[in-house]
Amino acid sequence: MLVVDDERGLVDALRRGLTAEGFAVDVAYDGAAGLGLATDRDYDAIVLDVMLPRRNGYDVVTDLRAAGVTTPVLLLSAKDGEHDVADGLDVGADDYLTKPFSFVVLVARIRALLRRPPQVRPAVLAVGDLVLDPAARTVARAGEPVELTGRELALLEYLMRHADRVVGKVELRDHVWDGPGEDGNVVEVYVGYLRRKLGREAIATVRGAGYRVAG
Amino acid sequence: MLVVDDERGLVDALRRGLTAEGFAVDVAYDGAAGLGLATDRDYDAIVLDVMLPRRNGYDVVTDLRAAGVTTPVLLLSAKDGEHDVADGLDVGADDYLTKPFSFVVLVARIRALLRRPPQVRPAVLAVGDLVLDPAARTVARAGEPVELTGRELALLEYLMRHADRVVGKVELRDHVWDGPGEDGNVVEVYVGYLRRKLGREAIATVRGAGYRVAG
DNA sequence: ACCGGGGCTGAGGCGGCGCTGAGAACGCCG
DNA sequence: CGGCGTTCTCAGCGCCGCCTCAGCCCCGGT
Repeated sequence: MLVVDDERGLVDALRRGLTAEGFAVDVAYDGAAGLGLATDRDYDAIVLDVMLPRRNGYDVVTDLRAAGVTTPVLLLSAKDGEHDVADGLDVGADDYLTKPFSFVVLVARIRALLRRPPQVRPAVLAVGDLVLDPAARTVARAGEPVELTGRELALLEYLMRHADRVVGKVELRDHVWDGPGEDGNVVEVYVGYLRRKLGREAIATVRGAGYRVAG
Repeated sequence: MLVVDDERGLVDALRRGLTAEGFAVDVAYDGAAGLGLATDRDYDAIVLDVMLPRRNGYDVVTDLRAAGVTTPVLLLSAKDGEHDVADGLDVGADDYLTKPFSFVVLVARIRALLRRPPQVRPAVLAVGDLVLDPAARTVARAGEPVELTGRELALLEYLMRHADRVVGKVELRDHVWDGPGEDGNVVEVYVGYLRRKLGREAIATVRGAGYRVAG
């Protein structure tokens, strides 16, 4: 794994500790060097400080995700304001730990990250010319921003998360609405709403089976 | 998603807040009920308190993982000892948040969990220059996409699953249509439809025996 | 070459799926 | 309390996909 931090003492302690835990550790002491290594080599996980010389941690994560690198990233920071944490996660980091932290907890969180299926998704969903940002709750079609209501957004997000697959109406009811509930044609109505705002071709109907958004 | 906690006030606040964020929320007030729901239904994520009546959070996660349920779990607890956190993560939870917590951070962490890919898609059927994707319900001939109706697709799928073999009409009636049913020439009609869309050579006739699609 | 039967195809009816417009319930804000 | 936006129900309807039927074609056997 890769550890990026500018406090030499901390880095040394982490390297020794993580090595003892059985990890192979590379280190970098600033953002640019860390970004270079992370892009170059294929790590299993990255521990990344936020306050860094030459590109801060947020920038590094943003650039990594933009470059298609999906390696799990654990951010490390002294800043524990709720928006610091939320911003860090929303740019594409997978976990956030505030200094000072317990080494035991760090290792447990790293193990949790490594358990996850290898491919981690980018922070923003993109399918065809549709772009949806779950954190900002915004949607754009072919670069043009589109205003959606909450339910419309939830429906579109689920469809995009399962793009290139037919999604049944019952499945949509279960995940986008509450429980297996009543009958009715809510799903069809909301697909109609989305089509009016996004264009008819955005969502394909598969008669007798459900709907599909394709790349 | 599913929220499991025994403090009614907190649960209500979470349900309202998460619903406003566009999630569909189920709730349970004790461990056994939560485990039941989580096993039964297919949630996108679970928020789970550790201190619960009737099975604590650790037990619930352990049982879920043992049952093969891989839904992401975020543990919630007032206990912030380093070993509490590490234990929670090590039994299979994906994240751990200590009370009191910021709602903004909770939502950001949930979104980070949801970035996990939903599940791996098994495979597509390929015979000759025909490609059929059962999940997407799409068919392509020589790279060109072809639109098929439900019955046409079911018929083609059965033929492709038994490629390089002669498949009798009665067998097709039994498997693609319901029961041994009536007489008539449905099969021949639908083979005709397929040939019109895929090209005459796609399906060969074996006079007196049935049909065959070959590699 | 003739004839029988299995296979193909065009036309058509029917049932129901899915789309739409209108409007009722609800919460939020001023 | 009244307006607005969002969510959801309901009923109507168009059209698509499913299947039947009848006639023709073509293959194969004698």
